[in-house]
Amino acid sequence: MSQPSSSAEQYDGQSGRSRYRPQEIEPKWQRFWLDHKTFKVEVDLQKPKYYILDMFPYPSGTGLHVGHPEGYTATDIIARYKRMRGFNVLHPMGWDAFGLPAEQYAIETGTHPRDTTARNIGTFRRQIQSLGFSYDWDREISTCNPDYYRWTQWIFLKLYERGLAYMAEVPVNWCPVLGTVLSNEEVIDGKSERGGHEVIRKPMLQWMLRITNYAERLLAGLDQIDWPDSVKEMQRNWIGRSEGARIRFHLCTPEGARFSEGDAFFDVFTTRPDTLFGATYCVLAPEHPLVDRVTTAAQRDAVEAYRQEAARKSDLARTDLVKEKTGVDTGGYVLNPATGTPIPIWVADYVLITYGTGAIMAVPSGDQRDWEFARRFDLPIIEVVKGGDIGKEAYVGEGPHVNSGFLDRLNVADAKKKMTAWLKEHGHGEGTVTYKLRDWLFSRQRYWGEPFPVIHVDGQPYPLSANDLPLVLPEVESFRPTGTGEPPLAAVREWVETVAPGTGKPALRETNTMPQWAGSCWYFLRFVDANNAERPWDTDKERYWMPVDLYVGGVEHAVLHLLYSRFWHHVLYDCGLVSTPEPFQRLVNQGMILGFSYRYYEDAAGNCYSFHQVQKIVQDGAEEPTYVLAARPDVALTVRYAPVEQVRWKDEKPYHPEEAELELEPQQDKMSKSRGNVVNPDAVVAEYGADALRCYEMFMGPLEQVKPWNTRSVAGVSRFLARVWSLLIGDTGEVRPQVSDEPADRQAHLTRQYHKKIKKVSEDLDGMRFNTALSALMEFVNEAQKAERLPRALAEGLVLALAPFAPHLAEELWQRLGHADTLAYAPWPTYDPELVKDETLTVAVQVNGKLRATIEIAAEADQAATLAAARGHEKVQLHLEGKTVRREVVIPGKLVNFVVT
RNA sequence: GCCGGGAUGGCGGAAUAGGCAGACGCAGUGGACUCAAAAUCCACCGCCCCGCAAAGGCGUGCGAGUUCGACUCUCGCUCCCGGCACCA
Repeated sequence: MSQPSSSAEQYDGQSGRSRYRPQEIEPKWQRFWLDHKTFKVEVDLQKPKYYILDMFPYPSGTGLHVGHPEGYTATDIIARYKRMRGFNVLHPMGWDAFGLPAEQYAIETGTHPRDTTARNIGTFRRQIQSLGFSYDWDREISTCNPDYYRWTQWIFLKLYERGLAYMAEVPVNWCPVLGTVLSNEEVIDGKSERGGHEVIRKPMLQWMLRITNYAERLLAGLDQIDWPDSVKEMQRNWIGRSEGARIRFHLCTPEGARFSEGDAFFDVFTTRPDTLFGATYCVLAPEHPLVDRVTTAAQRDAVEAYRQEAARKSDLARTDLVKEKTGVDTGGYVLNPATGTPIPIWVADYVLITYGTGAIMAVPSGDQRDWEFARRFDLPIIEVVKGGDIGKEAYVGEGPHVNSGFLDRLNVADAKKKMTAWLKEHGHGEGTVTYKLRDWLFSRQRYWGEPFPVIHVDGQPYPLSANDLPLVLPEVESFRPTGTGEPPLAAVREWVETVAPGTGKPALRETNTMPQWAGSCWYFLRFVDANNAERPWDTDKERYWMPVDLYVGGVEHAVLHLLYSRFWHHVLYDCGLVSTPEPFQRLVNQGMILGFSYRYYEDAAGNCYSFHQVQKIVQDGAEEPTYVLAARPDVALTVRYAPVEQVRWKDEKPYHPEEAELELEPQQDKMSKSRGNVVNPDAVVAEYGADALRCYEMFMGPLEQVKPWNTRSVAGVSRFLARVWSLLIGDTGEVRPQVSDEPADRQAHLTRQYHKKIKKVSEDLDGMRFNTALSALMEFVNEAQKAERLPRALAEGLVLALAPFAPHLAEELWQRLGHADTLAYAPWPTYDPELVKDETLTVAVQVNGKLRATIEIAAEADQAATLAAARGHEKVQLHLEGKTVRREVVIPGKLVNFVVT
């Protein structure tokens, strides 16, 4: 590998001085890395592998913001570090390219989503490459490419074969304005996540994936992986396992005579079967199929009215935060299997049709919701566990059972066991487990997604053969949904109408497409063998590279993407197609980068006010506060933002760009266009360079932490890089004479510092503590600047240690130091443990726990010598004078404490 | 309401097997270089008391506790951020 020349381009003709010029060296090295495919990898059984992955970006039209490079820089640093440590590093990048925004843009402008997406990918790629990330670009993939989605369809067929994909008529979130069905995740407060349009519920025949079959394994798998506890906890909550019992209740007359029909019953799920003796009524969800059956003629109108109201309420989602329970008596009765007495059946919307069986047994003494409901409607409350005051609230704690027949005097755990056994024995029910997790609605009424490899013959779905893949998206006249709920693909008759292979019967193609999650559920597998035209991936390559050793991305994917892709991976594992059940061994979430925004307020007439004049009003239950003029609370105000680059500064305070006296209120907010606080990485690169941006993003604070962007601090990091440059390179562009070829003096202060800092940087990189690693490098550079000579070995070690953080600068310096090869695979600098130890130690001397002096002692000084030195210090003597020493605490090499009275 | 995370100078943050709080950087102040400015370099930079300094006192959200010693451990609060919200 030969390198481009480092010539006079660095030489500043005007001042005659060579300076650190990132704008010149960065494109040079980026070109070099691409031209030489420096980061291309293949399977190498001689080397340990390391698979390091960034979460798949969606290439939006707005390009990168400074949040993207945070995670990408972290992974790039680890990738470069691991290469220097001798690992074979797989570090790929690609595009989650299907998705609604390109389709929305197509509807508005007629531009094909393919073209929009290609353009956006171009922008993303250019921006990412301008930051010097060490991706293997030969593995770049895009989910909207038929060579890729062919295999997404292939995996769908695997799911179908295993009975994990099925069609069901389900009420879906239908958004008339977008003309599409949205997933629950895309609906926020009853409005579409994108655009804020109204969403209503509408039944539709949909593809579903049976993720619930894997609930138990998805839960168990969490124990095997190294993820943040908070993310594991979120997944556990999302899966929502609860253990209890299914209990059968038989319909009966008000007098308790059991109906004879075989289907005159419903099941409830309860986690507290031990409280069955306290069940004084049952509640059905409004949507429960048995509601009509149990409702008496007298109650029919009331029940029907309530059901309609409840249906409307769910359309408005949960904006109605009324805490008070509502419900209606159906007039029907069931037998309590434990007591044999009839209890009434009610309908109430606090029971959810989507959880458990959609019906509950209500135990007002043991469940606060049931208690509130019973109080409201004057239903009986019977104590079954002693210990609380059921006149005031439900008691959920531990205690002996009472009023419970054969359970009396038992504790909760034993009573649960005994009741569960009793239920089974008498045919009233059995122990069971329920999950909150629902099956995954996998259809979208959109154009820009993977077509399902399915045809319908006589109303029955049939999968295509794997040989017929990819089933390519046809061209359409219009991207607009048909408006009836039928997807755009339904309009392409010549594509939709086909014949069944074999029988030749007329058939219709499936016109739904897959959701965006589909492509991102397995992309990490395609990366191991991205260009394989025969198979989705080669199993030997999969076995070598998988699992992903380090996966970095935003916490917003904590549940959905990470749960869905784990689900697919478990299925592929069961198919024998992958070698590990879990795809991502270690997960790290980077914290969001906030931007400073500058607020002021405006009234309806267009008058502007500073935050000093404004009062904030937070109403109970309201999500957003409202603002009024402090002097005139009847004047409602709207929040406005001054764009960050237009803010004027006066005496350290921000002011409005036009209104001279209008002081702005600085706030840290999530970056967004509307707040005018978005920082574009292109601008930062243009001014300070990619290395400075990378280093700043790492220097801001711990990776996982939320932190505010401060452009002024970028300049500080940029100065550090310039100091490294001028430490090694003189005015002429040549290596400074101070960088001497004589071997480093082992005893020299600078040598010892060097070994300490290399140790610190190595350990911090292992622990992904990038901010403190950079601090250590800065400290070394500060020391080296003071020294008269810098031995070459130390200079080279510094360059290598800096390389993962500021690779362009490091490559340039490495070249000028006389190396012909890239430093990407140079061995990571080592340290000598002997030189890391201090010769003398600074020991703190305390009297009664207060610091009074510090003393320098030899590293090998024993306890007695330390104590003597401490006593000898004049300040210490001053504080010991006239006192009795009760105790002497000596922590070797650290501290001495005299306890005196 | 529940679950998870957090609170340290003017700002971002350092410091955990309990042992010198404020590393490193930003901002600020003073100085050097310069005709001047920028850049660069040097010094100072938690708060209070104080003419200055020394000496002293106070300081890691609040209140207790354990300990010779607590940013760090225990208990009880407050506030902030993220997630889920009638999950039987």
